[in-house]
Amino acid sequence: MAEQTTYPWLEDLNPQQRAAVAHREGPLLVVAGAGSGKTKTLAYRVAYLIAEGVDPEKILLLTFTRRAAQEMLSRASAIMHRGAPTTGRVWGGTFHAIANRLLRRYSKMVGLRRDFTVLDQGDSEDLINLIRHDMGLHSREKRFPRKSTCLGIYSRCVNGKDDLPLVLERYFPWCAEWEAELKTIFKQYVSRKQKRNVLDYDDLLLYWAELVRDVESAEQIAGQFDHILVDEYQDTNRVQAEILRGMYRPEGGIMVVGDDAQSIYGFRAATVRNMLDFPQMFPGTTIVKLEQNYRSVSPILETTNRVIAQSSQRYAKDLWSARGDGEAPKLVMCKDETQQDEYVISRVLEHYEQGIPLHRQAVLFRASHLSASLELELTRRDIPYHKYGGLRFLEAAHIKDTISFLRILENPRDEMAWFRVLQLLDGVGPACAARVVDHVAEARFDPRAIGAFDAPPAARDRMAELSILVDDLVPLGTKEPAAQVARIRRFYEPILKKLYENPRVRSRDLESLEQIASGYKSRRKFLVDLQLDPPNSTSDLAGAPFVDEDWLVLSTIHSAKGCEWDAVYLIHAADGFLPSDMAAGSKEEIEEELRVAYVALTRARDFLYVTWPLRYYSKWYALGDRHSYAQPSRFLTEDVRTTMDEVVTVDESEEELTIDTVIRRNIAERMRSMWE
DNA sequence: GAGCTCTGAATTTTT
DNA sequence: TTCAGAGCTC
Repeated sequence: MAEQTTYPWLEDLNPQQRAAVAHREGPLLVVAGAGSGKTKTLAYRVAYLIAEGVDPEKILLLTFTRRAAQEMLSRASAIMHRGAPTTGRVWGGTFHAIANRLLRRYSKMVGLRRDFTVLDQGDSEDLINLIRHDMGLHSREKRFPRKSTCLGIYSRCVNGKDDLPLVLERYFPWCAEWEAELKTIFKQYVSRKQKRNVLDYDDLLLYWAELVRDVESAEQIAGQFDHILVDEYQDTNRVQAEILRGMYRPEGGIMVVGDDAQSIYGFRAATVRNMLDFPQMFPGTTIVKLEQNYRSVSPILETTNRVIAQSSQRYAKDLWSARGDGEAPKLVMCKDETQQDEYVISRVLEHYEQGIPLHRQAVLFRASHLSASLELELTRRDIPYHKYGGLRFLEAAHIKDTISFLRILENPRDEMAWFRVLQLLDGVGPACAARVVDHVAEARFDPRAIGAFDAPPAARDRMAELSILVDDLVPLGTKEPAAQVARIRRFYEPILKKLYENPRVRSRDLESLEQIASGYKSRRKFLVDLQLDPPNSTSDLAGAPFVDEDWLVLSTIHSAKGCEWDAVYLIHAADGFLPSDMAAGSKEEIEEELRVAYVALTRARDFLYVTWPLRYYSKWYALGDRHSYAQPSRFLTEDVRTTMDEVVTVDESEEELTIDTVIRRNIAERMRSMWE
């Protein structure tokens, strides 16, 4: 190979980063600790490859979110200055989004039609439910697993490449008795999707894997890329690893970056094994470790190092801070949730006064609903915030309804979309909807055929209106999705008013949807983006007119992955919430929860607050017993706490309290309260 | 067959 | 509190 060229901007990197960026021969595994400049390294790698003459179109950058890909590419542009526009041609995105692009292009090779539509999780569950219903499995003496559980089992099997019996035994033992029925359901689920020209999330990966399994087609597809770069490799699953193996050609390059200590997507069948097995899967692998932390001040790093040290798995990393002194993290015991809100908001405003804008501060929590009371309080005080994670815009019923109209037009074979739309009509239930779908199928899937459907009297008027709508929409073609949404809204608004309690809010959402659609020229692109890269903040939309305004970030820990803020507040750091009771079953689950906690804490640059309310309301079980007493998260061990400032927020009359004395006193109170 | 009402169960993280 | 499903009525 030619003499290694050097570029002035390589000087921005430390020696390990530089080794990764300018790596020449063979596969590369980068083990990157939290805050060690992982994004920077990937961005520089892209810049380096392009500077070395690699065609940007031959670079494939796989990231966890679209935002991450965009950020890396724009950084790469900035590094190269005049080369800026070229990074736009790099193939960047999530595994799922890239799968979608490749499958549209090579659909014939795997027996797909180009106009397939994508089922989101809710649609997939509904389809499973339909099949389950058809099989008469919904009402028996013994309860059959719920639709979401069924899909979970299915997904686990295909993503982890495991047999059904094994998956049942290991992850769903209480469903083991239904093995035969589940197998039948899954078989039908697969063939029904094929017949209806729809793919679920898992299919996007599976078909991609198939595409590169066959040597001939693999040549063609893999040949499209000279370099593959993968971010967050610790959160990929077996199918994704297989895709990479199929895409890899020894004459090209492959680089994956990950941190085994931050693997938190086990529930999606992601496995750290992918990182450990990488050198076996790709012989000749070079391993580079990034251990210098540029993010957190050393007291914070001291705390987070001790948290992750509890892991029984060996993380061969030794993170050290490049930033030096700062404030020790605070561990704050609050009397109750209200006081926790109070404390967090006061600190946020304090830091704001001192010059940290709101969007450089984030409140993190394990589960989406844990921010509910804080959100109320923020709203009451007129403090703007954006919330990431949890229920998405797209999952709201009225949005799904509207999208379903578009999906019918895009892919008239899309049974789930038809069902959804038809059942909105007065007088149309599941049976009638099924007949309409059959009728359309007989008309070779021309959606306009519903005009000739012989509807029952109760449904006749509404069906006629739907027919007019479809006749209006079909001529609009596949362009200008905004015009289509506008027309659909005219039809749907009255239904919305009748169906939902709060039509005004929902109606405004539809306005936002139309707004988003206006940014697209193609209906297909609009639909795909909504499903594969959905707007992930609830106020990405609502807040649109106030773009330059400052806002506080609220986020689930999972959605906070890869981000950093000057001040971080981890709330509800109590046992039962972190680790979540839902995930405290096995040792592996607890380990993953520990990593979740680690991810949360390592998001902080300068200030870290960990808060937990002592008293919390156990809302909807335990009649009579309105509140319970919490213990701090088990991950905040004595060893960890010695590195933190302990703060107790109590009434002023109570002095000199430590967490321990308060806990002891509360044990006594709990004992008494048993008899109250 | 559609649609309403009642009951009972469960409640995380996301592409 | 919310959601799914069973059962009842038109």
